[in-house]
Amino acid sequence: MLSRSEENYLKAIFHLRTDKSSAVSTTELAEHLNTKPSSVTDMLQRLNSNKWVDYRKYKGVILSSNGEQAALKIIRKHRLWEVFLVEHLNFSWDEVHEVAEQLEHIQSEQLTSSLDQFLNFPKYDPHGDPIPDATLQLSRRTKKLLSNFKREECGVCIGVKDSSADFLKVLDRLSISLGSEIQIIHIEEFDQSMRIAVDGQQKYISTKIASNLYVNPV
Amino acid sequence: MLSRSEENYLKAIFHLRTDKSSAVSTTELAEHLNTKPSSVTDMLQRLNSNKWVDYRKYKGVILSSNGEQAALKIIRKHRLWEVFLVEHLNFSWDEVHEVAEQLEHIQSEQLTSSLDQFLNFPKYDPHGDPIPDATLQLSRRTKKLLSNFKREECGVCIGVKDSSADFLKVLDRLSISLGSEIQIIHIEEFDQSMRIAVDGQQKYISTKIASNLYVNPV
DNA sequence: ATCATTTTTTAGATTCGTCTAAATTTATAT
DNA sequence: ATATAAATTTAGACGAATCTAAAAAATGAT
Repeated sequence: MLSRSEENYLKAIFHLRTDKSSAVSTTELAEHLNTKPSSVTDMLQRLNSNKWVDYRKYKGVILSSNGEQAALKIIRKHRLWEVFLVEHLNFSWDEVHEVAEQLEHIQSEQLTSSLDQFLNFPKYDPHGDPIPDATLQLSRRTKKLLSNFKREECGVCIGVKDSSADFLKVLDRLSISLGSEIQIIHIEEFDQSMRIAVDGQQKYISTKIASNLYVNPV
Repeated sequence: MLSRSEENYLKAIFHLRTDKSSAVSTTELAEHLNTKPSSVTDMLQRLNSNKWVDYRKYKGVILSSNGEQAALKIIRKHRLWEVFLVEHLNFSWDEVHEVAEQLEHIQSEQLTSSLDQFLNFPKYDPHGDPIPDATLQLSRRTKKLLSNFKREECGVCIGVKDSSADFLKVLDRLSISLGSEIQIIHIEEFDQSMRIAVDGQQKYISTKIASNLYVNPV
């Protein structure tokens, strides 16, 4: 069985690799995990000898299929707990992450599947990220950043790119949440900042905000 | 902050001490925790130097007030999660323990208090054991074993003494759960076994069963 | 292509929680 | 009261996960 630390490595490799599609480097992992490259090397060698990853000295690491399954299981649990915390325990967007980081390591198939059922088999977590189903399949949908929208276009907020607490607090303040209807009123030529309507209410947002918001065009 | 292992020691000392009221011995702890006496000694020395317990060589150990508070926090979380698992995720009596052993170590005041609220501030867990409230107070009630009842007396099942999976399965089979109304129909002179009515249904139970069931007389 | 810089790995140490085996203390029985 | 047995502690070791410092490999700039 995987230790908590090993689970965290697998998850980190998964997250760093999905958008890069090449091997993940030691330094990258060390930064992501807040640890030292030498510690990462040690762990990768262990994970490699247990066939959780494919690691070559100096060349970086990718997940084996076992490793990917394991990572998906952890991500599934993480995101299911996030849904639970937000929908049933009244946590806000920015409060869920830390607790879900702990809950994702609970080992119990029965717990995971009962929770999934209790939550009514949600497909997306409170940040709009897809939740792997019982067979670990991820549902994919095309994500478009608000910054790529043109004037007059509108859509529904389906997720965030940056899920830091700082950014989530900004969204709370703007009353933007998953499902919010967003319409572009005006785009400033000078700096691409935007005036938008959020569920009818007009707001003014920076390019940085717009380029971290996923919106599904309607 | 306490490690998971340290938390388990404090909890074990709490459980072993409440019914004994004298110091807990090394061997006792070792057996309860499935470890070796020498490991226990090591850990007790560490816990002692951090003032979680009062430990004297060869004399056994008791919790300090800090240690008792810590133990109560863990027990509170454990029992709240048990309520959640049984009431909302349809776990049965005998399935909750193992998972609650993991969930009890999650660190988040917010989570604990939201969960408490979500569950409507329950006073007892699914085995009838009291749940420390937010100020860590335990509600006490007089417990009487079914084996001490006389013919014709009746009461409501409020807990179990033995909470092993084996015993809980027996109760499931007998359809006895918390809140069941139990009346003594007949007590066999020969071996003190009993014929009882459980919510109207007649059952025959051994002395061993009767002496592990807490019933509140009505 | 070579040399300096950056990245990565190795070597050796540390802490936690555990173990076994040996030594010591306490308890018990005559 | 003393010998034997039982309980407890100490000593020394180990694996997991980390660290620092030093060595080795890869990269990249001229």
